[in-house]
Amino acid sequence: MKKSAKPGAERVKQGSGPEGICRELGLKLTPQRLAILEYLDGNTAHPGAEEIYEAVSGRFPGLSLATVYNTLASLRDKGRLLELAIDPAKRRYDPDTKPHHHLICVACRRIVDIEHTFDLEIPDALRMGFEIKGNEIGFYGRCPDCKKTDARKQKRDLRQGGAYVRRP
Amino acid sequence: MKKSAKPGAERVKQGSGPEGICRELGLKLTPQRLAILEYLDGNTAHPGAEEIYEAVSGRFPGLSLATVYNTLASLRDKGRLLELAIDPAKRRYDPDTKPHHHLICVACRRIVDIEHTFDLEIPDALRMGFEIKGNEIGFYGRCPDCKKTDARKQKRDLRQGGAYVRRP
DNA sequence: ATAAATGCAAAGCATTTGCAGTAAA
DNA sequence: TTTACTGCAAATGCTTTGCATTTAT
Repeated sequence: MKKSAKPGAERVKQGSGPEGICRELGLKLTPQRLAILEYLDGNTAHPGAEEIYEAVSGRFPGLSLATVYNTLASLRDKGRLLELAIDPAKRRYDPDTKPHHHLICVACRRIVDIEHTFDLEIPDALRMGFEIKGNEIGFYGRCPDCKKTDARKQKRDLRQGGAYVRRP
Repeated sequence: MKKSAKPGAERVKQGSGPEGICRELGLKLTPQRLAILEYLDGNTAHPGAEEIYEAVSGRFPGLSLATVYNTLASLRDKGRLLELAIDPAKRRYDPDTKPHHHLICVACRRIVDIEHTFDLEIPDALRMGFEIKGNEIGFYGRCPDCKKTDARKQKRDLRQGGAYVRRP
């Protein structure tokens, strides 16, 4: 296991690492929860519940899908996990809760993070009285792989300008 | 392929209006379809399938939910309707297919269009080799109504910075 | 001991699909 | 006629829930 809990040798940073996160959020340290958090830690694939379940089940047989959903809901409610609504087929999760944007491949649905801050000065006239707290940009296009592969199968593209227009 | 219907009588603007749209897309002019298109025409509420069904059923009893789904799928596949993946609970539809952005109320889920073009120069280093075709910005915050009403019930907010963090 | 978490199965919704009947072209 | 569309119901697929049992603290 990757659990080098050597006292003194490795300091548990506040809220860092599966255990730190559970303690910080007041959640019990169950092996299932820790395994899920470990899988999510640093994960940039924006996995769905099923994928998380499959992946964690490997190292942790007996895990229940319901537990995965329960855990994801807790983390999301505590603000420790972002639940993305980018994919209409299922919810995807992002452990990176810092504000950032996404590159979305319209062909294979791959989602890549963009850690960059854009200056989005929105004219007052367009705010419609809204009290804006944040923003998220989705850049739609084709990833390097799909750019080569499906050059002409564009009929299968999923999105265009931010919204689905076709389905596979 | 554009065939101008009856010249002289009533001028049907190309692709405008329920009938024009059906003809342009090569879809049969069924009363159900026309009723749905009429409801969608100019609609800025970003309704879901169920809402469309309820609304159109009023004027058109006997309409089937399946037909609504079928129609929405056709229009979406033909590029005449945008299928939004902003709301994790259900797909929402937007008849405005021109590139635009959205203001999303984290409290009541209201979605308002922003017809404005932002200059989103994305650094090459951040493109990750993607061939970007478009973008869509979601501005999250509180609409005028919710700003007054739920000032302190912030625990119920749905999103933050573009992704769900809590649920109702 | 107690409150919380797990697992399993049974719901719950939104969306899709199969098909026979129906209507548009 | 021919082909597409409609409607109903059954079927999916993702997510939630109820509840008895187990486990962390």
